[in-house]
Amino acid sequence: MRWTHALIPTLRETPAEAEIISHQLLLRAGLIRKLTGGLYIFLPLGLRALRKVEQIVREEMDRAGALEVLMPALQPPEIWKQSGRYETAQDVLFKVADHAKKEWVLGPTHEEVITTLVAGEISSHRQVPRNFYQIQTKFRDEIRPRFGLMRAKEFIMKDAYSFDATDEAAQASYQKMYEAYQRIFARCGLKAVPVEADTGVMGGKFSHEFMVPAETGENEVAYCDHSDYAANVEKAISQLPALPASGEEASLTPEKFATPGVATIESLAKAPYSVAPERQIKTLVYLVEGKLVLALLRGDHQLNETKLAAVLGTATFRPAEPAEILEAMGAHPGSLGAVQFDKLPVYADVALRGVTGMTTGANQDGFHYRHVAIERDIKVTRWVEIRTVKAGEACPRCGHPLKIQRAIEVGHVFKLGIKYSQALNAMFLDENGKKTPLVMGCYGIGVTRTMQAIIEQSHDKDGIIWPVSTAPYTVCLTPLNVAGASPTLKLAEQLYQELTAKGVDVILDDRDERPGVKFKDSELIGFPIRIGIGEKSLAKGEVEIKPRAGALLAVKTADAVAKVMELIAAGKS
RNA sequence: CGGAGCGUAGCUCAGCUUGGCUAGAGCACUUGGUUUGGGACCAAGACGUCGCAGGUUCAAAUCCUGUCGCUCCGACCA
Repeated sequence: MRWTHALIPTLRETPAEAEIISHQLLLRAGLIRKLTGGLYIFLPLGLRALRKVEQIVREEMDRAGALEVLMPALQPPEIWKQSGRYETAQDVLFKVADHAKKEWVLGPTHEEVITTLVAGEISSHRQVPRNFYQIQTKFRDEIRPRFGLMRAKEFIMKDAYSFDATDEAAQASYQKMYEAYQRIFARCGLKAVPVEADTGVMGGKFSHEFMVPAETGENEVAYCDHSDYAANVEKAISQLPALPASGEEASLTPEKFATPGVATIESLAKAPYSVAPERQIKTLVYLVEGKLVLALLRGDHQLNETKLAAVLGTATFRPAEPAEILEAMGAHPGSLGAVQFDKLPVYADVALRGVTGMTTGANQDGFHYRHVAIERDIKVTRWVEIRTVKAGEACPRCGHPLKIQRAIEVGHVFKLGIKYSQALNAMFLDENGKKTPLVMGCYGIGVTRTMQAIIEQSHDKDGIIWPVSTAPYTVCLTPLNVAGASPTLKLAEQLYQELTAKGVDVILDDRDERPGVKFKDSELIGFPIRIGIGEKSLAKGEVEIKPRAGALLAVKTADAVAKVMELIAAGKS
């Protein structure tokens, strides 16, 4: 490609709309342009980088034995009603109407479609395992699109779906995808770590997310440096030392005492009460599918709503309003407690199991109870794990302190089970002639998000630093004089031919621009290798080879191609 | 959906508080010239429904109301 034939609208200044560095660089390097919020145009260079990421994904999926298909983005709502997700996913589902006012949905994923296909085409245990994937535009009515390609209304996803006869076989399919994902992100030059993740309301046994550590990520990961434990904080657990004995006489029973104006853990922790937060029981009230429930936590712990959703088996809940709480409990938030309270179900966090000498609200404004022993004084409906881990708590595997790091989710692998195959009747006959639902897994990679994550993780003050594997062009030839039949341009064209013949993606910056402009643009876009051809070095029979992230090399003209091939090979390993 | 901010040239922004002559700057763009190894300089030029609609006023980019869009925080997020 000749630069003068391309469209590469680099920007010297940062557009006001971009907040995070990768988004700024996507715009400044002329890779994308915004059409409107959450919708982007891929310009030629951006598309080339995207295609390279896609191709890596495709090669590794093929290598793992998955079969590429292409499914419609436009889907009938009936199959969504059949799976139940017409309701549960309604917040993200785009819906459109045709000329006859019939409703359609734009697919946020394709479990329903692929399961419908498989229900019709696979009927024998001899036809499994099978794994189908596609790379396709997905639509999600995101409440708040942001950060460019990171969270958009429309984005490109690789989605794969495995079908197996048994749970064990499904496990093997899952493992294959897990390994393929590690290869994919490694080839993209990304540090992406698999972490245990919540399975959400989809059910299923377990899942892993592939996370790119980045301060701008929308997720938090708890991990341990000493073991291989890593989990999304929505899922993470830790070892917690038991509370030291309270030192109270076991015979002490709950005693009500006045606490005027005290409505927070912190204020009860101060004089004159001086009740340490860990010796308090926090009482939260949630409205779950129209019914109130209590959630109990130690005073120094935070509720984890994702875990609560998993425990409740529904995502349809919210904190109760003060008025709802007053009506049900007879007190305002800040004075709530579950002592001798049996009107509502009580879900207590396991960190509270067996604790004694606790203080909690008395369900009467301005009063608390002390000397509370939870198992004696509170009727716990269920003991559950609903606490959010904090940095510094002990790793569940090895006991070393956990760290917490923000991260970008670029992929997930998910063991689905039989939820969709049952709902959409994807059954097969096993060896005994018995009709059985297929066991499914699903596996996603945000392709556009992955492209941006590469930039977020690999840049410097001058611009993007593309790995060879995903760069829009691998080599940028930069003749410093392009006038007429200048020897620099001539040599550039010769090198262009030679490198292209060897299969290298080359762009030739044949613009009549000052060297500084060319260097800056080349570094902003982040081509892995720049070859500078100027009259000074040419007089010595040399060209300058500048790896984007390395030092400048003076190389004899005759050795230039070999040197470039060597650098590319090193970059690919 | 709640809170906050912003909409003026392709981009970055000034002007708005306190209404008033022809709406400005830098970058980018066009033409000519000088330059030519790290985002050049000089000269001339082109580019604007001041987001949109309504209102107040002799007069609105500026004040008021509504509306649309964008950004951030929160809520939300398979």
